[in-house]
Amino acid sequence: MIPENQNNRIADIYRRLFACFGPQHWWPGDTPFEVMVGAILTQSAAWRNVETAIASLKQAGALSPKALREIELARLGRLIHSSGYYNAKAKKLKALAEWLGKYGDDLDKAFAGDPSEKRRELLGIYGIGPETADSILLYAARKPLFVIDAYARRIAERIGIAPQSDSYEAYQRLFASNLAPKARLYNEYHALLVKLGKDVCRKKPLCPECCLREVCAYGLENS
DNA sequence: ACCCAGGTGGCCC
DNA sequence: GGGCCACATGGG
Repeated sequence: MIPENQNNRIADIYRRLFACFGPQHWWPGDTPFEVMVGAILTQSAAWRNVETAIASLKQAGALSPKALREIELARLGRLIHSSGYYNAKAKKLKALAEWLGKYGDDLDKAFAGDPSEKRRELLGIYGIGPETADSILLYAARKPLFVIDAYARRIAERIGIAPQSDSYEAYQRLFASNLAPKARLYNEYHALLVKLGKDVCRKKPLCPECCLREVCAYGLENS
């Protein structure tokens, strides 16, 4: 089912990335609920700005499902101002908190059941799309759902292994079908792709001595 | 001054 | 099913 030979480029890239950078210890966050909040706040935003917003929520005692349900929308927007799209994201956080309320704010209950079924349920929540749903299921619930983000797409394109379709699901299949379905592996792989994308390629595009040279060069327009 | 960062929903065709 | 646009801050 899963190619274990050297032709498995997906698995090979993972081995190289891990050998180069080691474990990334994702997702940054003290609790599963904080991970869920971070997954929404980081939508098209720099993580630095999300950290500031989460710190504000903590400071205000608003980092719990109950508090998010009760807080005034405008005040919530002010607290998460630094993460950008703050009006939209305030509504999204409330939608998330309302959903958790159906499970008595018990994350174990909320995440119980078939992961792909749970994924469809999350996609029904306002503000949760494919990447946020998978981030929540992988990093907060430890379910083996591979997360596709802009980095995963660009890196796959750059090394010439992009799927025919540009759809989220096509990219997800590309990675998942070449890996054992382990949450620990998916966790580390996605984090390493982000590490490669933002901390390495932009600073050292050619990486001449690196075993990841072909992977790191993805951002070059005319390489 | 511009460009982008760990996307998503609402339209439109 | 795809293409476009609004949503918005902060750092390079």
